[in-house]
Amino acid sequence: MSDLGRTFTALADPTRRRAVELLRAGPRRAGELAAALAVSPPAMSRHLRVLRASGLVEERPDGDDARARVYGLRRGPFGELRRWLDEVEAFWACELAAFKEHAERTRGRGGR
Amino acid sequence: MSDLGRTFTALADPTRRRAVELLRAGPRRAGELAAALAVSPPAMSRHLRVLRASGLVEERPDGDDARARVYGLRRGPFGELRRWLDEVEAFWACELAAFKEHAERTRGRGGR
DNA sequence: ACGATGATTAACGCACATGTTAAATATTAA
DNA sequence: TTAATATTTAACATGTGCGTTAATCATCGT
Repeated sequence: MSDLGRTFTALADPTRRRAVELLRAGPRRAGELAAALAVSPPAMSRHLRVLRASGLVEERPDGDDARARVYGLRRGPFGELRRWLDEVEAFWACELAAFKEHAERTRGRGGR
Repeated sequence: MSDLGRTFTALADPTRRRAVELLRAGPRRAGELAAALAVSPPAMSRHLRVLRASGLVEERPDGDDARARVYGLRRGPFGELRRWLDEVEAFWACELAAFKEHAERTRGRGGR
């Protein structure tokens, strides 16, 4: 699966989207996220695995406690998402051209 | 499901993403899309239903032939997607603030 | 009217994703 | 060492998504 595909898939799940929104306020531990999102720790663990695989979040050590790890947002995939969106939205920058293309394509079929 | 959820879900599928990319060049009929994407007409029909439900595309009449309908991109959902992305990416605009928040949160636990 | 064309719906199978509980792993603290 | 805490993995049930083929529906052309 492509990077972009992984990103969209990760963000298609509402729980994972809420996790991302929570992480905007700063890194959080897995347990904190599970509690905040009202899902069981195993479920949260799997969501975090998906988010990590997509690169949207990364695991970082947190303080001296070797148990303590936090998850934080990574910028890259969001940038890639934005670039894709920019490309698609460029469509409307040349809507007239697209219309003309369509008119040409349907020439002879009685296009409106 | 939320509008944003429908949008992400729709774009999580590679075939539907390719359909959107194709439609950047202008409206296309269902059969043309099916052929271009190498999927069966029924599969294409279902993908188009999902895309329509998300508002990413709309069905329009095409010419005088009452059979002929084309699918074209709609701007709205892409804009909503962009707004969500803007909000999330605002995270990096105040990264220092987020770091301070985290340091505060872990105060007394020996944060790095 | 009749056959051809384009598209959707129906029915089915398969794979994958999500959630749960219980067990395992790792690390800290007493 | 032993108990407690944080997280992940295992095992399982459930639901949903995607693809196919066959059938149905609508419309055009002869």
